[in-house]
Amino acid sequence: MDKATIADVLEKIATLLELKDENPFKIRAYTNAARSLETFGGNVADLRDEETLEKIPGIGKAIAAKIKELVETGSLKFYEDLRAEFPADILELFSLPGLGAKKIKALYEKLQVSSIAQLHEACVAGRVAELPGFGKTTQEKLSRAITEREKHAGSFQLGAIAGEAETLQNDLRAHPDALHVCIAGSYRRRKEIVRDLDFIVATSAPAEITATFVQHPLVESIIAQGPTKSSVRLRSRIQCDLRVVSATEYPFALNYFTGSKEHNVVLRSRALQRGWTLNEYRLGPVPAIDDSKKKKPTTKIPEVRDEAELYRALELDYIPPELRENCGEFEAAAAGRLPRLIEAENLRGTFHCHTTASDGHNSLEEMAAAAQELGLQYLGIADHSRSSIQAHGLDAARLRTQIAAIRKLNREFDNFRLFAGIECDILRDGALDFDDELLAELDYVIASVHSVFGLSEADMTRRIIRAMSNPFVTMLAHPTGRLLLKRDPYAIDIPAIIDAAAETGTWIEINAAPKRLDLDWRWWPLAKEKGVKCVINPDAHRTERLQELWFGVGIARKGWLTKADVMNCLPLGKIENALATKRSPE
DNA sequence: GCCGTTTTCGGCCCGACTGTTTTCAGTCG
Repeated sequence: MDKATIADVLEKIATLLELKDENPFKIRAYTNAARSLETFGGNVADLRDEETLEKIPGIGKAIAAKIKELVETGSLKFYEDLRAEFPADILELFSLPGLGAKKIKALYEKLQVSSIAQLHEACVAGRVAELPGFGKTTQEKLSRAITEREKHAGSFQLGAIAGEAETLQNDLRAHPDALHVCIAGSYRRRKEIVRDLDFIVATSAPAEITATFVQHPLVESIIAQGPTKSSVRLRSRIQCDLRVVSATEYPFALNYFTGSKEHNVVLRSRALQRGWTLNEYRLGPVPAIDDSKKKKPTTKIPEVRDEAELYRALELDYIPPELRENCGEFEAAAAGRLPRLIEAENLRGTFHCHTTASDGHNSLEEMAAAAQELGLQYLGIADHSRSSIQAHGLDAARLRTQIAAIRKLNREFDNFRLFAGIECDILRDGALDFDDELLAELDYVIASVHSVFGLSEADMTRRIIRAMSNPFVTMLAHPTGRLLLKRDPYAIDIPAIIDAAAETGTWIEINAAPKRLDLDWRWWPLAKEKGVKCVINPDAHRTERLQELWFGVGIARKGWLTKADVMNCLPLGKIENALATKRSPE
């Protein structure tokens, strides 16, 4: 049983408790615990130990005992009992916008509706509109939502909507009435999956900004439109919200809508501790309450003109948006220990890309030219190895031809260099696709799994660790094999992989392709702690995809990484030594 | 159910929009 499964059970418990109209704070405790567990860096084996569990923030005695039971027995009586009280499909109703626990309860108790299919029938029959608290409009909205849902899942890869997001942002910024424009939300926090886009605009002409927004050519339909908030659906089908605020409100709105929710909760509590109340518009005094014991000492409310001043007011260093997940950023910011995160400009080169020799779309020359145009000092070419038949992988002879071509091309460059590498398949048993003699001719080797995804966790972990133990393997690519929203990661013990990387000196990749973003940001604080080095690679199959490095930098920042943690921040003069280190340790 | 720089009890973030309501509940972020 993995952490994701356990977190999922906790989430479901929270939802079921909501249906039972339980204490909302109890419900939130389960939600918090689930989130906290997802970002917990340790081993699943640790979850058997209640003491370790209780050290995870948001997990106390009661939930620790439940997790222990779940890990040890594979099931949880409390959860099973809860589930038995409701029909199995009822939870899927929560995925419909406009439906929450109260309405679902009403639908279930009055109409015996407990699945999306049944709800659809009830809508068609007109029975939903007759319920108290519902109406014709609600019924039609639900009907539409059900049809919508079949068309799209409502989740998007960051890279899939970045183009639309940036276009809309630029167009709003060009508006003469727009004082400040920023995309907040999970997009600003660089989450790998976003569900919507949140635009914050500071203006003294809200109506004009709103009109520009809802009439933008990228807008497919308008969902809601009010004086301060509007929602639209863009052509990509993503929902996009606009908040218009005044210039003085802007830093508060930007901060609030950047989230995360968990981050906001802590921030607001910090404000309360100081006798202030924080909302999306201002920092204000806590309203007077008759109950005298609730009175809090109010100190002077500081002036806040930007986000940095807001954090300063709460005695915190400025927390970059990528870190706002309530995963330790408050402790670090209070103690002045926040890392100086890597910036896109720090990258000096990159290693994982393909050419027409395997399944890429551009030649060596074209890829080299594109890398130079991006200002990189070096580019590593790593086409597929022979076992990747589907990708037209190189055999030994073709690889040697490519190495020679790279060496020859290098004589033509000033202040730029191509490195000869390979993306070498890790075979079923952990052996590599080429023998050491051939690997030794290369400047570096990327090892990765492209086949036999179905091994047990133990076998897959052993397989990859064996590959990493080869001194010619420089880095491990896309360690979990996940394809976001398409294919789950294969079963693998990431902490064990991290330990092996630390021991063997193997770098681990952040694959910057938006469909992968693998290794996930949640693992990097642990990897960093163990001394594992990161390398950000675009896995580009055509020249323009080199720019996806930008997404990789976002993930690295989210993983608390600095320039010193990422190998391809080294300049050309130093990277060669670094590449040689593992194969010929001094 | 969790948590503690005032707390082991009594808090736990807060406002906008919608729709169904004649003053507010539910949902959402």
